Amino acid sequence: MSTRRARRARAPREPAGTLPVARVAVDVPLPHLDRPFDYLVPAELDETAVPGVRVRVRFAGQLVDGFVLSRTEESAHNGRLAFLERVVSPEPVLTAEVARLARAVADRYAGTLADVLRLAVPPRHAAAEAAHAAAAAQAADAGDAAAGAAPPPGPGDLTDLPGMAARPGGSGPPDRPRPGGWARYQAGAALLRALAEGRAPRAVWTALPGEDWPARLAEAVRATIHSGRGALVVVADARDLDRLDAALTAVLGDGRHVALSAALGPAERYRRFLQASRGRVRVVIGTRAAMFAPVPDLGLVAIWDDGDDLHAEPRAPYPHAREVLLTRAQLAGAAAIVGGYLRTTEAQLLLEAGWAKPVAAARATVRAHAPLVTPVDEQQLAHDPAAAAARLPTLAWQAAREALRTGAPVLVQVPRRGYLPAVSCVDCHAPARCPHCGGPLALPAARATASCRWCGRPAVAYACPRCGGRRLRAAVVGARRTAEELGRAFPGVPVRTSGRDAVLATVPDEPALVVATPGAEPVVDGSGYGAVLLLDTWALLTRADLRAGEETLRRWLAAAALARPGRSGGRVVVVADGGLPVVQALLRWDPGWFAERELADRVALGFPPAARMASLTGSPDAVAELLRLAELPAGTAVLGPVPVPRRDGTGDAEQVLLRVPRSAGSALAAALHAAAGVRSARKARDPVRVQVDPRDLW
DNA sequence: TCAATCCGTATC
DNA sequence: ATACGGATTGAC
Repeated sequence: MSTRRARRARAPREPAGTLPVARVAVDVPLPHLDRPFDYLVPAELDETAVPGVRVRVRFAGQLVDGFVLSRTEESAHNGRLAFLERVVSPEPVLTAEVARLARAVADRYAGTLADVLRLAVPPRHAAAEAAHAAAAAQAADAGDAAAGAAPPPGPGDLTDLPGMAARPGGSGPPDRPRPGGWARYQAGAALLRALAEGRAPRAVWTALPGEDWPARLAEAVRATIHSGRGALVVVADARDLDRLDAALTAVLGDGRHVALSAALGPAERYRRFLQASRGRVRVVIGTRAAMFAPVPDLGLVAIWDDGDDLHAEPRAPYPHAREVLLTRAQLAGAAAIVGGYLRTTEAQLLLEAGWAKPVAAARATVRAHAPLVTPVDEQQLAHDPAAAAARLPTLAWQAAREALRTGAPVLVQVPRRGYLPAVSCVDCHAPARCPHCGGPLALPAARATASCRWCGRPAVAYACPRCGGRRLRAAVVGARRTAEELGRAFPGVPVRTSGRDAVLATVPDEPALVVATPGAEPVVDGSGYGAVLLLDTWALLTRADLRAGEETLRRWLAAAALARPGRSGGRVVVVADGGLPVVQALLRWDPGWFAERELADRVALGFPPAARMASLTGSPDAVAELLRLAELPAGTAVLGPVPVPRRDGTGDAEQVLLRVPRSAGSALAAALHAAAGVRSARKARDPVRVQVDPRDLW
């Protein structure tokens, strides 16, 4: 302890001459402190303490981080104001638009602004900032920009985009972007026109099978920047991001956009973030880490495959990229595109509420592009012993053989091993079901006795009802084993696998068996797969999940969309009961019909997204206390409590589900936030996790 | 009547 | 965590 340093008198500080008060969002996790606090701006920080910069302030005796939200002449606070301690960096990293969005997202999810800001603004990386500042200064010297922080490029310098150049010798305005592949969709051309004209259309886009969706999104982005605005596109994983990145480079050229993802290191992530926040690029793409990216003059937000789980943020307050982007579109007056091969129930709700318009192809167009889909009974195993060993029904075997004969690759989709530890008969492969209730049997651990996932009874002395066999094995075999078995069924044909550890982006257009887990299906360089086999579907369909049907269809459509059209010989064989609605939706390639059905079911059952739900998880006492403190909206249904396993495995916690009509959603979130505030003010140690739209429900 | 101490609450 | 205000206590 250096007494000298501690005693050194601080130079007396003067408040700035104008706007001496800074409203600061302090980075403290406590819900009851989730509001701005006012500080005096010392004169020497007058220039740098602008809205959006990171600051350090003394808060309750501690130095904490914060963001300046605004500068004002006076404070409503009655007590004495403290001075800002310092400005961490002059970089205004929190734009007004993102600050507003973050507040709205915190409110929507009963979370704190500080939590959302931690998701929205990447940690500062001083070296990246300095390098970037140097580059900007250089650019300024070259007359490229007047200030260190470059202003967003105006629409004037976007005329050199491919497809937008003025005609040679012509003096007229630049060409309007062509609708391209969007013309195949009803309202598709209108969507692009609206984007190019600076309007804010909202679309639920149901992509055609075989669609080059990155190209379509790139066209939508190009139309948007043609109107002088920026665009933001979020995809689920790195592979989709790579494809979109390539498509944007093809359409916009180099250096017009940045890609943000969690996979980037801190320096690179911050560097790219700064390119957007400084307006040096106006197009940002990325995984959900990009959903809060500062895009200058935002004109379009888009999300591809919004049904993918990866769009749900696992950190508090657990926002979903689709909800964040739609809130953003609403607040910023931007256009929105929610796209995918599947139409999610949430997207269907946007349509039925009139918030968005469908962009989908006419039935005849869909039929022209869809592969021929055939369901087969799981029990019709091929007579060929090699095919039977690979669990291939006759029809699947024939379709694959025919596709290979014509020189096309074949895609085989199998669920991930361990995805669901369901079991089946070793001898006849029939799925093993509980003799008491018909529920699926599962192996809780290797070498354990199989037991029912529904009623919990152990399946002692199990006998297969079909063949009398007494031995069980894991029904989900995994991609590698499937690949080995298929290799024996089709001797001489190369087998490639694509799964969690090694994902193939593309495969050549030549005869091969491509075994992939859902989400890892490679795209064919060329015309598409000759056949797509969807195996082990029982594992997907029997998930106890509210969204099992929708998720199954999403995975099937993603794989089947990679097949050639039926008129070019493209076949899809799905091993499932053709009478199931999910299978029907695939056969008819009608995701809209399925979404309508699903939403109607959810309305009838009072499940999300028709209702708004929240979960409270914690120790029984803590959950009960929070419930007692919360002034829940009238008519809130309280379900539970039920015991749930703790995430750290230390015994059970308790969970309560709350359900309200959608119209009471914000009131529910506000009540939970307020109650959590009372608890944190009382220094309640025992935490309760509050989750709006909890993912484990889906 | 006043200072020392305790406790609850706000945190600018 | 720390600072502050109001209540409480105990000595004169």
